Amino acid sequence: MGNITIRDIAMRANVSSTTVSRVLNNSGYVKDTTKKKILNAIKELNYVPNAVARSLSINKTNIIGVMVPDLNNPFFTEVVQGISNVADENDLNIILCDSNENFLEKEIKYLKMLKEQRIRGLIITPTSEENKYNSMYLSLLEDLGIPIVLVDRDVKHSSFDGVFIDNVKGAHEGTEALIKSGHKYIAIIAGPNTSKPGRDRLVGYKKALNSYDIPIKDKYIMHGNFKLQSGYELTMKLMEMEVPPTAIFSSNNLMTLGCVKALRRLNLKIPEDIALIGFDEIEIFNILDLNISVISRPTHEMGKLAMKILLEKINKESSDDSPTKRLILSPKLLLKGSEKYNFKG
Amino acid sequence: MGNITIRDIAMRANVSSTTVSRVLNNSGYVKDTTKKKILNAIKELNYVPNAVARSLSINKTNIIGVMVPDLNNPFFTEVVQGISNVADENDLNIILCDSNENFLEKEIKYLKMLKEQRIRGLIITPTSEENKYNSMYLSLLEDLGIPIVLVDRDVKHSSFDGVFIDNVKGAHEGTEALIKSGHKYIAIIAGPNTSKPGRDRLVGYKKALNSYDIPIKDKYIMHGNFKLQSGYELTMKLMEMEVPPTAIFSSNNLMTLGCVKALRRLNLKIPEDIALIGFDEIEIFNILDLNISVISRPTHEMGKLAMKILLEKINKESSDDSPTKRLILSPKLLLKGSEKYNFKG
DNA sequence: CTGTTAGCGCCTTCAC
DNA sequence: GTGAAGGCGCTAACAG
Repeated sequence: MGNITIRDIAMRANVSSTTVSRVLNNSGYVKDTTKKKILNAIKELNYVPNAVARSLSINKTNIIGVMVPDLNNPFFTEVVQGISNVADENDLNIILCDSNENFLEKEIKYLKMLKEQRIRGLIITPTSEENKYNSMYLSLLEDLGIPIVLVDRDVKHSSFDGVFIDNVKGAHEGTEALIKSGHKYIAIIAGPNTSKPGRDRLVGYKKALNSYDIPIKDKYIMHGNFKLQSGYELTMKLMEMEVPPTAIFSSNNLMTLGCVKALRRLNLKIPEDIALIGFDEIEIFNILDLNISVISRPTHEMGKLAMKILLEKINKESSDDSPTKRLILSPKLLLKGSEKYNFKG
Repeated sequence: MGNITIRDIAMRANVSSTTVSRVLNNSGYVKDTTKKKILNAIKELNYVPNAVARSLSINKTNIIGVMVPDLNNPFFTEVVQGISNVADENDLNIILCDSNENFLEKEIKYLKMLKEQRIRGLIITPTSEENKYNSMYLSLLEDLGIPIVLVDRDVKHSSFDGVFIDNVKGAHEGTEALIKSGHKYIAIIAGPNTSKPGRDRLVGYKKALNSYDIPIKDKYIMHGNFKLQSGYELTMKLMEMEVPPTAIFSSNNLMTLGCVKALRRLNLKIPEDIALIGFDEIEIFNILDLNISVISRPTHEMGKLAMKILLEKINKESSDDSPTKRLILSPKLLLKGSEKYNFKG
């Protein structure tokens, strides 16, 4: 396996392994000529340092853990890429885990493996909140004894660093855009009540209506589960109402897809027959010229920022001397026309 | 960091660390009562083994490398998930690298890092073939000195194990479906000539036409670069011809998307105005009820198989006593109606 | 500037 | 059944 070692090249260069180590790590003084001899030997023997041995020796690895709940969701792959870019620049390797939104069967197991691997830090989007496990979750994470940065989702009662999105603001702006376009009958396909981002987006929706003195109709508030099918079904229900909305605000990308699917089946054109704004971008909309306005999040940037925060923590010797850093980024409203008011119903 | 060690629990249980190691690894005989004592101590002290130390000691890690060229492509995330499922069951961790189709700047660097980490094995989809680097590529991979399994793409002049797709067959079947639907004017949006899968798919297309005595028209063979834009542009060109095709075979998912985009812009309906079959599935087509027939690949299965092959190699002590395993899977034709002949032009 | 010594945490002979 | 001793490859004092 890792046959050739630091000692081999030490012998080859007629020095001690300490000296070799020094040039490897650029630490301490080494005469230029001996340095060259060593570098030569390294090349000739095609030596590759053993990170495992190094990690054991200095008692820290250069591996971080990244746990996401769904690699099929482009949002997370983009976050991962952002993380990866910054990690690369800092010689950190990534063990990537897909918890598949499964706390009990996947996430716990992965956290244990990561602990065994003695990862240096962890960036994690926790599985959706399940209150009954909250305290177990907290102690699992704390027991890792390493810097942790949350992405997109918080852990209740925790004080981990994190990079989040201002969901209230995003939903507010999206809803406001519909209002400004002239809509008054605005429905929302909300997330489940158990989801903080879901609740926040609903809050933003209500705030917007309030500030424009538009009455909030409970009938227009539909709770889905962030999946495609629920977006589809709820849209169907909305459009079957006696007074259907003239505009829909959808709380995430998959439900927006479901919504679009339903509207297509109903033969309703966007925005001529019904206006629509969704939370989170979907690339395919642009490709197919569907022109759906969306609240977009800086996914790549979120990953980069998370990794940068983690780096700071990692580099502080005493993990306590840097204050908790919780970034709350603003999403961006991208208007493409689907919010227009042309209602001819 | 990993403060508590095997010795701590040894002292706690009044045994030697050797004995603790034995129960940890289920090796050798240990009296039941002492075993219980040890297990107790482990729980009480909340001991977590140090994989780094273990790896150094036994001279092998339980980490494998997985290198893909584009995490944004669902094909690869699905492959990764297949790999991950099997890896999980075998207590193997994954360091995931996205080479971003960039050999010189990314892939080389990652391979070096992976070697330093002393990974146990590697599953890799090499960056697209660039002949000038072929020999460098080969020696880079061989120098890793570990089992390697290729996925989807081959490395010229290599004899690594791998899981591939029968591209000729897939393209043949797809084209045949168009022929059987009654089409005679069938164009292909092919891949670049530098891509083996691209060339193979073209071969399959030609073979199909030949076997039905349909003349091959060079005009109907358009070479793209597997990206969306080229699918778009080439479709535009095809439909502007004096005698435009009545059917198109597209050689990959992104170009199919571009093709669909172009047809929409041209206001051409599928299949009423033009038939279409594409290589590789695109989930969105189903969601939006676009009903595009496709050649689909067992992505998840490919990942699982690759990991299983790697496992075999890893578990053989002498890496030479298992023959090279190269699987070539058959893609599947999924007909949804877009291949029908209704041409009214 | 360079070498010696010891140790990171675990596993593996080899004895008892 | 169990323990003592040594080593995996590297780094970190401590001497010189």
